[in-house]
Amino acid sequence: MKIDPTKPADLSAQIATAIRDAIVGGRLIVDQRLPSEAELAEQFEVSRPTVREALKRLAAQSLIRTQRGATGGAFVNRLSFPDAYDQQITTSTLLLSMNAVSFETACEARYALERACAPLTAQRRTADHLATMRAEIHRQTQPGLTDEAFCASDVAFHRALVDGAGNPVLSYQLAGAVEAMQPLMNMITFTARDRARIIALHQDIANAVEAQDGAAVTDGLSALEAETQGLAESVFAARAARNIGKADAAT
Amino acid sequence: MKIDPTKPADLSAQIATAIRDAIVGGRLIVDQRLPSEAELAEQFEVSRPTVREALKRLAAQSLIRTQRGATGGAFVNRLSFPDAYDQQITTSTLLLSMNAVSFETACEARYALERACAPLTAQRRTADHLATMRAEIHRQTQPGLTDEAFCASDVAFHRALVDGAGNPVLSYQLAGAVEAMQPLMNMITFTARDRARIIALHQDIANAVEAQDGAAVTDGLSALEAETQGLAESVFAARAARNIGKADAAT
DNA sequence: TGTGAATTTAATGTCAGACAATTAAAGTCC
DNA sequence: GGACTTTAATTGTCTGACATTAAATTCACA
Repeated sequence: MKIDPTKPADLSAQIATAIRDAIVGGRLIVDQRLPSEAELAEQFEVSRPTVREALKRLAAQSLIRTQRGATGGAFVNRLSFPDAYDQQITTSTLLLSMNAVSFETACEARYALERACAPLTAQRRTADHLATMRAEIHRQTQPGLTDEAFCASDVAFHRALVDGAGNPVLSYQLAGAVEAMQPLMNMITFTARDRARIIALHQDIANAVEAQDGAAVTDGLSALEAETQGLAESVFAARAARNIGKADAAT
Repeated sequence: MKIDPTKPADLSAQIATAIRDAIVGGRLIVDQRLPSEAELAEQFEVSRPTVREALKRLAAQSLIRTQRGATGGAFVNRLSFPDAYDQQITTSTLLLSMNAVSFETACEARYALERACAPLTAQRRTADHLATMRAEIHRQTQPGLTDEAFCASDVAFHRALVDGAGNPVLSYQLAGAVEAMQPLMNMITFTARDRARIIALHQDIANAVEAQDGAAVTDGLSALEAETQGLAESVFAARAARNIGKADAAT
């Protein structure tokens, strides 16, 4: 593993890349201990702070973990599914919030992906998944629930649906799509009538999952998507009208 | 923004978290400049190297970028789609390679997600996407193509299919699922007959996309999934048999 | 007055050396 | 043999300095 001290990028970035490549390429395997910071500094011919910056970069991506003490050091970390979920969710959330992605586009992507799970969920869902879905529906009927809590329950319902497919890779991929929608959903105010319609659709979906009818689950999701898109459209239209009114009043 | 110097985690991790929360929570907006390292060190009451480690953690996640020079400093970075793609792909690849995810599970997830794009792609694909798909099919027919190049072309074909849906969020979500499969696919040796069957299925799919027949695209993907799963099964069975033979010879 | 080169300045990048904190293992005493 | 102490290795943090970069400013000169 060598680096080029003359060329463009920071030394710490080069070192981080070199070690990352070694991990991705399998030359460093899970739980293997890296050389100590002092040894790495010697190998790469840089100072220890520079090595440390490189290691922190890798730690931020959960590629390594560090332990203090006599037998401590940096170890190649097994990227766990929960870690990957978290990264996926932060990245997706930031991507949507920083790039002016329209509600419509995000919503379309989310429901398209969820429909991908429908047949598998219908086939494999356990009693547990079904119970979670029913419980969340019940929570959504509670009066006095804030919009935010309603959205959170909505996310939990959909995650149960996705997890029902019994494919961890699928669950991981969808974590971002489902959770990243929550900030966007939180911008919407749900009237009691809106909630009733959504809950009814959730019930349809839960029934279809219970009956293991994949096509019905897909249809239910499509209906829910249409409902959500319509709701968002009217909310944003009303908001735009109000802003125009304000602008007029200001002149 | 404050940190607790007595509590468990590293100071640099705490500082990174504090700044990350400020970004995710919208208190720091895109392109805004953070205080200089010296100022941050003073604010958090730590030394500059500690602040630097925190900033490197954030830089590793593309949350900030740094510039040198008089007007330099750390700036909140707009997370671009390409950056998000890259992170997504690395995370997915590592997740699969480090967690003994079966070929079957990964493959199932990938094709389920791709089928989610099928209706949208059929509806919206441009001539460009179609041309890319045809070109990759043609490349796959070239004799003397290595297995790796064949897989790479396969990935390019599928990415064109996904991008054809015209939804950047969907493309981003699927980047991981499609690309992360490549190392797994590379473990397979494709005979000429295998390739011929796959190319024929690719052609079916391209035709269905051209005809804008979403159902046919879905069916084509399902057929391709079955073909791939069958192929993998036989390859792995043969490999297992060979290993048993070796083990017997060793005793 | 305008323009281009030289200087200044403010910031990050890097280094060296030191000390503190932590932890496991080796050693020691009863 | 077990509990306690010591030791050694390693990461975490600090201080202070210098190098490098790039924009802003100054200033000479046409």
